[in-house]
Amino acid sequence: MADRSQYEELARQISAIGAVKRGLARVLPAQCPSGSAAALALVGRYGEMRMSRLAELLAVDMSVTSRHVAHVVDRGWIERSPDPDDRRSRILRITPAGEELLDDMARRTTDMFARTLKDWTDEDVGLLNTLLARLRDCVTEKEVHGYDHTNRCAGRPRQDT
Amino acid sequence: MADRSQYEELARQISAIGAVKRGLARVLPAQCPSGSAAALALVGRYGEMRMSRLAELLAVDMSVTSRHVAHVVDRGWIERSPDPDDRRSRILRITPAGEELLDDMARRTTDMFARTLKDWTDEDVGLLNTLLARLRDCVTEKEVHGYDHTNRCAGRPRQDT
DNA sequence: TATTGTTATACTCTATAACTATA
DNA sequence: TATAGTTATAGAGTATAACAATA
Repeated sequence: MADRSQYEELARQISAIGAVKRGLARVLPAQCPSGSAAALALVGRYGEMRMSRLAELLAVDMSVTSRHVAHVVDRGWIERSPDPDDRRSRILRITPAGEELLDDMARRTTDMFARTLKDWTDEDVGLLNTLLARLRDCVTEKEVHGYDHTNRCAGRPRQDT
Repeated sequence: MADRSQYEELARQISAIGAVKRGLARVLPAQCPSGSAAALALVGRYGEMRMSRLAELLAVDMSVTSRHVAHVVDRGWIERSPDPDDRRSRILRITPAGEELLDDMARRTTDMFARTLKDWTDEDVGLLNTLLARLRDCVTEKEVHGYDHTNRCAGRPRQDT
């Protein structure tokens, strides 16, 4: 358990991370705002999935997911077909045009980071990724399932100090 | 310099951190939305400052800062007095009521983290804080001072294409 | 002329609630 | 009845631009 002042600092860091997020959004093409880009990236990377799964990965409400998906479907980057196993559901799949756009966006964002994080090592970036994944997992698990999940935080096997 | 796939992963982590941010926002009192809370916290912890300094610490445009500050000033949590040294500027200072609210909010957010990050060590949290501060610093420095502005078309927030 | 700060406007992201269709 | 997904609506956060006052 960390000191309270560390938690206060973490709250400030989280609330200030928006600046980085906006830096990332600025390098995206105008036709694909960051919410749509996130949806496209997840469908592109994890493969075909249903709306509910995507909403879970995006960590937003399904109504929000629905809007983002509608945007990318309208532009032909994702294909939304009925699920034969459950006709209430729809299967999302990236299209060739979507793959092309996704590659382009990945190139832009990695270029941005390669430029701005020039002096970070691979380990630095990897560590930050791990900690962020673990943070999100802990906070969202707690929100959903209530109170005692002390041993469920993912991201890496804990080493007892 | 890190591997490109690490950068792609970082982009996804950053875009998903909103879930944590919203978890934080949910524990705040309804009268004080997260933008105002951030402004109050910075003035409360760093002491009196001018609008421009607060905008820098918040990492948002001064117009946005102005709105958040107006909100907290209206509610008597921050006092906004003219700067005798430069009458264009205004000095922000937290009020006793603001201190009280800030203490309450700090208690709520640290309680939330103490509950959800129960198995994180002080070093874990400290390391994440350090990496986040460094990340923000690198990204925002580049935006302002960096050499490559080819993607920063003036007057337009995004690239086309 | 340049800088500090405010206001008007517009856009993105988000959740809640009401709704449709299917299980 | 319950669940998957859509749409309407409302609220928060943000940036740009036009503006006022002062340096």
